[in-house]
Amino acid sequence: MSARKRYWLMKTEPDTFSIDDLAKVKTEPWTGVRNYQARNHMKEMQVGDGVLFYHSSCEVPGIAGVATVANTAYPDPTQFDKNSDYFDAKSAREQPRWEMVDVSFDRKLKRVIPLEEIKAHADELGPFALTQRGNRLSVLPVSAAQWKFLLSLE
DNA sequence: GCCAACGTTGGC
DNA sequence: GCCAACGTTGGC
Repeated sequence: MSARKRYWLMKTEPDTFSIDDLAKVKTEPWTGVRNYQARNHMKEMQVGDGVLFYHSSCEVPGIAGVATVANTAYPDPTQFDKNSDYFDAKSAREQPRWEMVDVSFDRKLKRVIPLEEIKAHADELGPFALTQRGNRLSVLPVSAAQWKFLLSLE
């Protein structure tokens, strides 16, 4: 018995890694998350979970595509790599601090669903981590109803 | 580039 | 354990 499919939203800066990049590489290890809450969400992920691929810090921030969780969480190798920007001297190999999943390309949306538009539907969406005041989480949960509604905006 | 929000660090 | 200082995120 597998757990019921769940849904998530993952942020990325398109200048660094966009939905088009994911389409090219097909599957990408989601390295570099250094926030405990975001990490905890990744540890909860199951293979096949749905991911809204969100572009942040760009001209039109918003949902740009759909992806799928490709495997359960495993230690992020960049935390042990001294040459990596994500190196964490305080993380021990015997007890890695940071974990991550791989994310597989599903599809690019016909248009980006802008954050501005998402905010305008606050009533339909209900409580949503993406639009909560001051939110900066890069990996956050989405309910089945929110998933369905957001994709209906496409 | 600005700045609000928020997480982390480190002195005490 | 408190909290000021600092760094980062991310919209605008």
